[in-house]
Amino acid sequence: MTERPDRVDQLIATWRSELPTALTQTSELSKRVMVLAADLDAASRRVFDELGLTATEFDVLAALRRSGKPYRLRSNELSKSLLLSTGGTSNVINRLVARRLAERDADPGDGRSTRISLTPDGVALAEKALIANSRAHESVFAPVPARYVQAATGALRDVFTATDTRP
Amino acid sequence: MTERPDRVDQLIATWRSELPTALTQTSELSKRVMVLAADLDAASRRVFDELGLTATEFDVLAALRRSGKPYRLRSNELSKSLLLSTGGTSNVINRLVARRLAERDADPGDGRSTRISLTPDGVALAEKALIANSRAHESVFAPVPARYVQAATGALRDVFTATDTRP
DNA sequence: CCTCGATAGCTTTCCGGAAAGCTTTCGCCT
DNA sequence: AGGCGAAAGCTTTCCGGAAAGCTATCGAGG
Repeated sequence: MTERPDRVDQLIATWRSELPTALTQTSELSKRVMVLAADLDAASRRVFDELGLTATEFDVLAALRRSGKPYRLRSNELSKSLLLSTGGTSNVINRLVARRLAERDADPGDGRSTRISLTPDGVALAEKALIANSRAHESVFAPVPARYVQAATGALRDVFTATDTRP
Repeated sequence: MTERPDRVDQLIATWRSELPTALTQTSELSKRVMVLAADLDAASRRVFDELGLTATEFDVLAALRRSGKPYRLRSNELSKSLLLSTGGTSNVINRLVARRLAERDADPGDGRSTRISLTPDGVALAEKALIANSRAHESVFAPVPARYVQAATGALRDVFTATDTRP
């Protein structure tokens, strides 16, 4: 055991005494990632609540904004890239359209398909949400020295690199 | 840019060209953590689906198992430690009780309170789920050299250490 | 000893995304 | 040119946890 145990060390120690077979070589890394992600997610949710967005609505706005002008994607592209069901995606789009944050129109190249694009209000809200979310995540790391942030970023990049398509 | 860009590098590069103000010093770390957590979560969901459990049911079973014999906690303790609403917690407990995985009884020390404990079947399923989940997470890291896992674990520990109560 | 604000947690309603089911369209193959 | 399996996405139903609302109990303070 190194240094002063933190909450993940305490969790691992509890499992080691309660159910050692539940631990593997990568359990600590898994747990640290999941705990950190939960903290980041909680910070995100505070931002989304203030903006009146669900996490999925945010994801859709962000995906459209990231696609560049004219901020338009097919429904199918949104479902696949955001790992959503087609029905769920349609309902999220319905809500964004109702709030005039997005528009839906037919795809001239495929009669089955629809294209979703951001309205000017949608672009503005997407940008506001993205910046606010980034700031919220930055706040989570505020107490962490920059060299620790850089080291962790590099170490995780190595983890990603070792798995070509997925970690 | 180092080495061969991975999917997070591509995301960051896209944002740098689309909306640079949405990036901070910690954006890459945030994104790597969230992407990795999503992969781990997907692996978990496959395990939970096979066992007929929701993620929250799993969390409750795990929390009770982790508490050690007699695997009993108050409802309040479950809600707080798992960041659930009291209503939601009660409903999850209802389902576990209906499947005879948990039992609910009155707290002799506080008439308002109830105590939740695992049945023998609940203990068995909790252990099975915990081990399977650990294995699933281990599989996500299978392609990663042990030294990268250890480096990433250490680097994240430093991140945790820098924030006393939360990262 | 009594009052009352706070706590505990349950029931019921609400809501958002999953999923079932369906229609329309596409494109390959004969 | 027509048939048919697959694709696209919509509507509707389902489900699980959040949250509103409520009752019972606790414990501090007068």
